Amino acid sequence: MLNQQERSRTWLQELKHNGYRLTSPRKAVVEVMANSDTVLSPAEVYDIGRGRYAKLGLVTVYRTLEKLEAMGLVQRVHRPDGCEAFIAGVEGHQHLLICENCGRVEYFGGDKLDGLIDKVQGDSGYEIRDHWLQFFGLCRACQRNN
Amino acid sequence: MLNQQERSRTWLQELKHNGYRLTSPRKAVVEVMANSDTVLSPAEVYDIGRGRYAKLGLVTVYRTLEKLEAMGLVQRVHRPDGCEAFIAGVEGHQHLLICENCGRVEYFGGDKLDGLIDKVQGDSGYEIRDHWLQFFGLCRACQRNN
DNA sequence: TCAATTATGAAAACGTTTTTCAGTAAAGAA
DNA sequence: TTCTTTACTGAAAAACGTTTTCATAATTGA
Ligand SMILES: [Mn+2]
Ligand SMILES: [Mn+2]
Ligand SMILES: [Zn+2]
Ligand SMILES: [Zn+2]
Repeated sequence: MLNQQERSRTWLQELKHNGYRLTSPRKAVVEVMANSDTVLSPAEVYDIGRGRYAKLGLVTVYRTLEKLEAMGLVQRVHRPDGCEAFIAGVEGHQHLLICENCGRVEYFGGDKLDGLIDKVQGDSGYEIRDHWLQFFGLCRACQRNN
Repeated sequence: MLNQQERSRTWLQELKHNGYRLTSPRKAVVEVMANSDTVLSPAEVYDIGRGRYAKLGLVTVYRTLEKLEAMGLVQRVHRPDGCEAFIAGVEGHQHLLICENCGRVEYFGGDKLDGLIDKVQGDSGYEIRDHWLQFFGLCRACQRNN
């Protein structure tokens, strides 16, 4: 796993690679997302990002998140109360473990769903093409403070 | 599993039980939701519901869905493109299999996640309290038509 | 340095959901 | 059945998050 500063640099290179210009507002959004291990809404990215670039506009936050999502660098996180939060993504197929209290996210793999998928496919007649698996709970810090 | 007419009747009784009045707009919303096996947005419930009760208002659709959700009779369905769709719920812990094309939903159980949950819990230090498992694909009808 | 072009943020527009409110209707009592 | 209470309704307005528009500013490569 890259550390956070490396991640920022990589993302900026990646943006450049895709023909996008490297601007101050974009750098601010990239740094916020690349340095966060909790899910953030566009409004939260905006609030934090203005600490790095005071003139940042909310519109640019939306536009930059959209690009980062399209490039697979951030992903949208779905939670019971809504689906408007973003987190730095990881390569390949992974699953999320999300703290219900603070939004801190970890990734895990190792699901063994093939057998279940085959069974459900057979029972239902559906052709299963994708799956979501997410765990919710309390991170270590939030276990202590709640 | 109850059939759909029975489900409507049960839901209306349940509403009455909880101290709510049985009104024509509520009956319309209940019938729409109880008779549908596909996810429906509030606007879709409204459109279909007006076929049963022409004066139905969209506001009442929202208000009734809210009550049905609180009573556990319908549940919100999360999909990659949004989380504003509702489906009739089932008792107990179940998982959804959703047609990406038409929104038809089936339920399945039988996940064996305990081992994985223990492992992820140990690795991460999180206390895992809940999980989501959803499958996406194409229902039988949509396999033929796509 | 310059010109071409992309990117920006303020403001307006948008679609969805929630609130407000005056009128309506359900339900229980008489 | 009629009456009375009170919950419920839908239209309109407000609020909300997101997207579009557009004139200006900044990045980039020449
Ligand atoms: Mn998986
Ligand atoms: Mn389960
Ligand atoms: Zn936490
Ligand atoms: Zn289908």
